Formats: sequence, structure tokens, C-alpha cells
Amino acid sequence: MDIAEVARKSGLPASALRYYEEKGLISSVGRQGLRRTFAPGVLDQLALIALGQAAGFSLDDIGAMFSPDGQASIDRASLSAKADELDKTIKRLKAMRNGLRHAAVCPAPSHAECPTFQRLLRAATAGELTPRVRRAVARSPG
Amino acid sequence: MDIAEVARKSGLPASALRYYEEKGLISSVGRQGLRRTFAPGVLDQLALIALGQAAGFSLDDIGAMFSPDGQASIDRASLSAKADELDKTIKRLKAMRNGLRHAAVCPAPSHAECPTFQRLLRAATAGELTPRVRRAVARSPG
DNA sequence: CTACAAGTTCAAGTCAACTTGAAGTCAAGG
DNA sequence: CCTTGACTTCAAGTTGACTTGAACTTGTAG
Repeated sequence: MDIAEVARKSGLPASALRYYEEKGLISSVGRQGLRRTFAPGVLDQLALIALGQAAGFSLDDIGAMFSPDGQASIDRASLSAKADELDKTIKRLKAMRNGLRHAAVCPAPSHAECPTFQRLLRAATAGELTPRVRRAVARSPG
Repeated sequence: MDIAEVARKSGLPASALRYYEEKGLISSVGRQGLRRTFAPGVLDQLALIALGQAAGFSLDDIGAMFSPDGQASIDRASLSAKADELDKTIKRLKAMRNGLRHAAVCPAPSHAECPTFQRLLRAATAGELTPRVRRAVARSPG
């Protein structure tokens, strides 16, 4: 597959694919002249990368977890650590979601007076709710 | 309260507070000479901002939802929408965590052949083909 | 009154994850 | 053989959320 085909099938722009290769996250199997050639497996690779990103890992993190040929890191301990990290994130997100859901239907006239909202607020300030969160999720398809 | 006190109580650096004010997310009640003076309510403001960030809103989003004096009511529909997004994210994160945990102990030589890993990959592309996710959450105080 | 720590402004820098632009290469169709 | 256009590299630009630095002002302890 050439880069255009990978781009089409993965939905990623060619520039991103080159960038990933440069970063060592994926690898091309060779060249036709100048042009990169990719094995079909690169698509799984890319899915894995997307998944890692959705989980909040940086590209560097992902690179550390999986080798460019799709093998998981040999370092099982760090893999496990990442899983633990994720577990904490999931807990935080759940609390967040519950609070949000409540706030959305809360009968209190102002969220400032809603006890659940206040609890959320306190959790948010109390620290570890947002360590270094940047953007949580996607925009809706709008 | 002067900026140092707000910084201390909120845990945010003064530079961030100035930045927020410049963005219209918070406001100072006046000046003592050059120095900003803040009302205690700004701390709730900041908690709200932290909350919004944790929920995945950008500062611009937050600015659109709340007036700098904290009065404006939150749009319940968008709150609900965020909760739904969070729910999807949580699902992905769970898939990721499970995959990671498995990979940490999986004896299979290649994860490409491991059914658990494949399920993980399918889960990644399940909802959509990685819509526009950037960074989710994560990273522990490490 | 003087020092000075702590405040202020404004511009520029940082970081991640890419994108964009310019300039060049080359495989394939006509 | 020549043109075309998809590919290439490399450098620089973009965005969001701040941080950092330089130059400057000021409230307050001494």
C-alpha cells in the first residue's frame, strides 16, 4: 500500500502518517523509488495508536508501550502501570459523568445551590480531579 | 484577596489567574494601586473552571457558558451531552485498560494473533473511526 | 524616605501533535 | 520523451493553555 491508500483507509492525512513514522510509531516496509510502501498491518497499528490517544496517552507514551511493528512492550510492569493509571482515570471520569448527569437534571434553581454540584466543585478543587487534563473527548459530529 | 492569596488557595499560579482574567473567565473587583483585588467568590469561579476543564470543555467553551461573575446558568443540554461523551470515553478507556492488562500477562508471541488484543482493536474503532479525539485525560502525578 | 519583594504589562517562548508551504523527485500515461 | 501529479524532505507555522522574561511600578516594613 502506498501512503495515499493508508491515508484513505485509516482516515488520517498523509502528513500524520509521515509524522508517526518519523516518531517511530509505525514503519514502512520499503520504498518504491522515493515513495513509502506500507504493509497492511499498519492499519492495526494505527488503530492501536488511536486507541492509546483516546485513552489519554501521548504519542511518546504509546511509542513506549508498543514497538513500531505492533508488539506490546517487553516491559510488562510498565504496561501494568499504565493500566493502573487508566483505572484511576476511569474512576475520575465516572465521578465526573455522574456529576454532570445530575447537574443536567438537577431541580435546584441555580447550580450554585445544588449539593451534588457543590460536591463536584469541591472535588474539582480538592486537587486530583484534573492533574493535567487538556481536552477530554471529541466534539460531537457537529 | 490579592493575587497571591488566590493563587495559594486555588493552587493556580498567578500567571494563570491573569490569563483567565484576560480571557474574561474571572474578574477582579478592583485594584489597590496596580494590584488586582479579588472577591472570595472567585474561588468558586475557579473551581467551576477546573470542573469544566475536567469535563473536556475548552476555556472558550467555559467562557461561553459562564459569565465572568459566575452568574450565567449552565446549559443543561450541553451538560448532558458532555456526560454522554464522557460515557463513550469511559468505554474506550476500559477497553484499553483491559487490553493493557492482558498484554502485560499474555503469553502469545504476537499480539496480532491474540484474540483479546483483537477485541481491543475492534473496540477502538467501534464507535467511530477516531472522530477527532486528541487527548483524553490521564497521567498520574509522575 | 528608602528598599525591595511583590505586584504589573507586554511580548515572546513552550509543548504536543500536527499542518502547511516551498522546492524537489519520479513513476506512469499519452 | 515529456508532462503531470502524487509523492518526497525540511522548515516553519498553528492551536490551546499557559509560562517566562524584561522592564517597570508600588505598597509596606524598617
